[in-house]
Amino acid sequence: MLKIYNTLTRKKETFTPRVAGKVGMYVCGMTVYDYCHIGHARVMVVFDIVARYFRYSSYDLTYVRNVTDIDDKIIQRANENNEDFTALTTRFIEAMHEDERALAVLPVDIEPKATESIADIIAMIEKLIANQLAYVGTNGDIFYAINKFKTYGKLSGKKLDELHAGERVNVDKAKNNPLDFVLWKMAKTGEPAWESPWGLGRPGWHIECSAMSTCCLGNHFDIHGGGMDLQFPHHENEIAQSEGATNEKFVNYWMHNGFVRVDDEKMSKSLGNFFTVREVLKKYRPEVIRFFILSSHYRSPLNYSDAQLDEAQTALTRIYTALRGVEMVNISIDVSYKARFDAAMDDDFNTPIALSVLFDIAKALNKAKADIHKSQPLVATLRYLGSVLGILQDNSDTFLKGIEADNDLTTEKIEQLIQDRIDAKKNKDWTIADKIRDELKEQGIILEDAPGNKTTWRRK
RNA sequence: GGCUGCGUAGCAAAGUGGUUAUGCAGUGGCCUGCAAAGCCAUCUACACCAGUUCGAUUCUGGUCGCAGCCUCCA
Repeated sequence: MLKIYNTLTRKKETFTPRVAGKVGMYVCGMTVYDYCHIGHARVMVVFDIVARYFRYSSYDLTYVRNVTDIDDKIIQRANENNEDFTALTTRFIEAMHEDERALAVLPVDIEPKATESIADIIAMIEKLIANQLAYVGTNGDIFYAINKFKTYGKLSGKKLDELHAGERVNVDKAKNNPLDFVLWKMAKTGEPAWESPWGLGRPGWHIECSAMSTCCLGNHFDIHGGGMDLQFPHHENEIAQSEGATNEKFVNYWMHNGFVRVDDEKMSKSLGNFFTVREVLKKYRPEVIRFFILSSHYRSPLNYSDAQLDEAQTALTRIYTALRGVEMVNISIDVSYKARFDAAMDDDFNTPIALSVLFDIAKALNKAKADIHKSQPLVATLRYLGSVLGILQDNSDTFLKGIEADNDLTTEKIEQLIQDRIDAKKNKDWTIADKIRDELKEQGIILEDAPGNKTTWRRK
């Protein structure tokens, strides 16, 4: 039975879908004005796992993740680049999809864009005005009157009188209450703008997600996810907007993933301590990044460092080493390992435990290698459960041998040297044999002898 | 200041009211021409102080430390 930690109640709750067998899930996506960093990769991978696990558990899932393709930063960046904002967003949406494909993140079912949802956004704002939850500010912008929404703060645990608005920023005088947030912004000259009953303008950030989620999944749906930092005010505001407009409950389960940190600080643009996905991919393989993300629980903080990535690489090497030489034929899996794996994933998607089950299988496989009847189900189980996490789908030799280095040490040459060494070994010329092995080791090639004058190799 | 959450062995990271997490690293052994890989065994833990309990790392309260949010952010 699947349990999910619900931010709304701060408890793990048994997951009960609104409609038996069906799940609607909305995740706040990226604002596309730059390349995705590892923090973004974490959201993508975490909710990719959630989606994969729902499907593996036979749910009919509709996974929606939006794209924010109009906002202050986008306009600013487009101006800096002296290009149309749509050219900018189109480019970065494509880059985002490239990163996702690289990380084996499966495509979402629906990817709504803010700029293509303007009519829905306007309709929702009109409902909020009709329900007397929104008003026109003195500058013409439309604001949400948060004190009119009785349960404001229920997600983040904040009370209105405890929120010190404007403590760190200047209070906007156009609002009735400093905490009110903008739904529709009047356009300044030269800014992208859309027609609305209130004049030319553009939507506020929060209303986009309310409109896009309810539009794709209905007024009331199962799961809404995103990064921890979106809890307040973004998701709080979404609740106020959606429930205020529809008079229905908005979301049953709120899921928030923890941050990626660098030296125990949040990875963010403003701190300048971020690493883009494509940057890290130059150094580490996609599967290693994925494994690194899965190695801690999705709600825990995840410290980014080369040492951590190196460990992920080593850990994966252990499993692929176990798989080496016993590639799979179609055979039934070992249900006891599957049961342990499922129990881990059912417990709020506990991927570290799920991975530990994979290590247990790898150990059993290492012991069972000589016996094909024992080893085959283990290989099948490892591959199958790995697929739920989006890992271990590579050919083990391909993974272990890695990418050919950018020097003259070709695969052919490596294999020639190995043959030379085998010949030397036959003559018991250990000096030559060891010399070849040492020299290859210096170039990152590890040789491993097997019985019968067979030698396998891998890249360190 | 308010609101969340965290503090686990050398490192990373789960979890539990009493019994092996797991991966890397270390130590001893097996295997090997020697290694590597693998297997077996093994050493390092639960921030601190009280309380509840037959028994707490696990529950409760407090102390200290850290992070996030309270402005845009995954």
